[in-house]
Amino acid sequence: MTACETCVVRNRAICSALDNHEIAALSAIGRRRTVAAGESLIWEDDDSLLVANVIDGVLKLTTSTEDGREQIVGVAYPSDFIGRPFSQTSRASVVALTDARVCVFARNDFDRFAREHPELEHKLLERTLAELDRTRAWMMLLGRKTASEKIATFLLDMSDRFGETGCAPLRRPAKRFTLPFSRQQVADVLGLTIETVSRQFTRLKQDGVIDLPSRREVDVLDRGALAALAG
Amino acid sequence: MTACETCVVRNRAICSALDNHEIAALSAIGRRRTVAAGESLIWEDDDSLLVANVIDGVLKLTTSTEDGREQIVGVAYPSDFIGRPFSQTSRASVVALTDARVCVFARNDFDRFAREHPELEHKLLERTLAELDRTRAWMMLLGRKTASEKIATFLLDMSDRFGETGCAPLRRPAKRFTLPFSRQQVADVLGLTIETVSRQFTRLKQDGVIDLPSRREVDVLDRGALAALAG
DNA sequence: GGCCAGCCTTGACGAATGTCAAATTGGCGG
DNA sequence: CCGCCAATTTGACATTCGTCAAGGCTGGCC
Repeated sequence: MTACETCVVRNRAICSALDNHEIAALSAIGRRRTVAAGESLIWEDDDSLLVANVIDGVLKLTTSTEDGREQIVGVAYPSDFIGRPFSQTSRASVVALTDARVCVFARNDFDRFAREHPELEHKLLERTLAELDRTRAWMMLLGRKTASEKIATFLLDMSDRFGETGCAPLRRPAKRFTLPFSRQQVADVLGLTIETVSRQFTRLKQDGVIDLPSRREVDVLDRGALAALAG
Repeated sequence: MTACETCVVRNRAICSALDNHEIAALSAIGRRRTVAAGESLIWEDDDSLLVANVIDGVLKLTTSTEDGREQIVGVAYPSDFIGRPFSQTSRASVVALTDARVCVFARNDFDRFAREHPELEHKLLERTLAELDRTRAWMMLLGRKTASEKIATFLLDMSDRFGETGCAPLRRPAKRFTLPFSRQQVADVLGLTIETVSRQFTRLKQDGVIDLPSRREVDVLDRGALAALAG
């Protein structure tokens, strides 16, 4: 595979740190792969064998308790990096929410390559720092927000995420979008039960804040109200 | 200041990536500072002006809502790195829990220095990845664990943290330790109220799982029971 | 077009945790 | 050693959210 030249995330993923010569070297140790919706790519507490760039699709990062409770601890979108470099084990599972395409590397190979390419490591560092910021903001939501605040925050986040895809930094929030999550998965993101999520959705609909044209679609009718609810 | 040679965290902080020549250059752009217990070093949503290494003491990283709810999103111990490099703004406040000594750098200077020293950036990347792992484990606690599981997990975490300080990687869990947190701060770490924390503590004491010799001290009497409760 | 399975919604209820208020403790300065 | 103040504990009660149990809807498939 040297589909890198035409790769849709070539300029957004960490690959953007590399020139054409370097990217050829990187592409020599990686390969493209599809992951069907529902399929796992990485298993919690397993040996960390793989890392990858997301080309297309959405994946969830989860941790679980022994008795089966699940928390979604991250969501990976196109151009995001997944997996745990520089460590024997991976502490979260990665499962595709939609059919996805990824560019995978053996962790060993990637680690070695990264250490030889400081610009790549720098991109990875910037990405990891940004992800840590996002994760900490989510801790506040999990620890201190009410169900209705959680739902409002979540919907605003989704709306921002799925804004006009044209130019990444300048995109405006989407009024209408399709959730990559089932109700149960929304619950797993927010630390709620499926029933509470469902009730909050219907209440927002009844109050005219959103419309729900189908199970996965959301239409934001009153963004101001959502923002106010998000706290 | 070139107290680096005698610095207690010289071999554990990110500085360990640097040789004596490089460390002299780094020390030229930094300075030591003390932070009194309760004093702030960095403010949420402020310009990110400072980064630092913790030499001694414990600091909390927090985010707050407008209406004053607080969530502790991280805790920094000696040798930890604090602040937000490579970003205009810092998304968490940093406040000392105990009197602390830190080695501070203007973020600009540090960013520039780091970009010129890939080994330093690599250490920072490893640290940030590890912190992200810990943070994600904490999300599971915040989103999915009960009050009693939260308290048990927290006490085990503290016990591990304050194990024999002699040799970092080989330390065993401490049976008895002094919390750097007030009850309210424990509540802010766990996403609970102070009353719930207090009740859980007394219950563990009544059940003979721990003893509470003083307000800040904890004596773990039955570690197995704690582990079982932690889930 | 109809049927089926899984997902989602709704209702009734209960338990865990938060809220508010008061009593108690313990540490510190005088 | 005493008294004071803040932190903590305890109690009574309220509320949110989770649990359990139906039932309904939707979208895919024949």
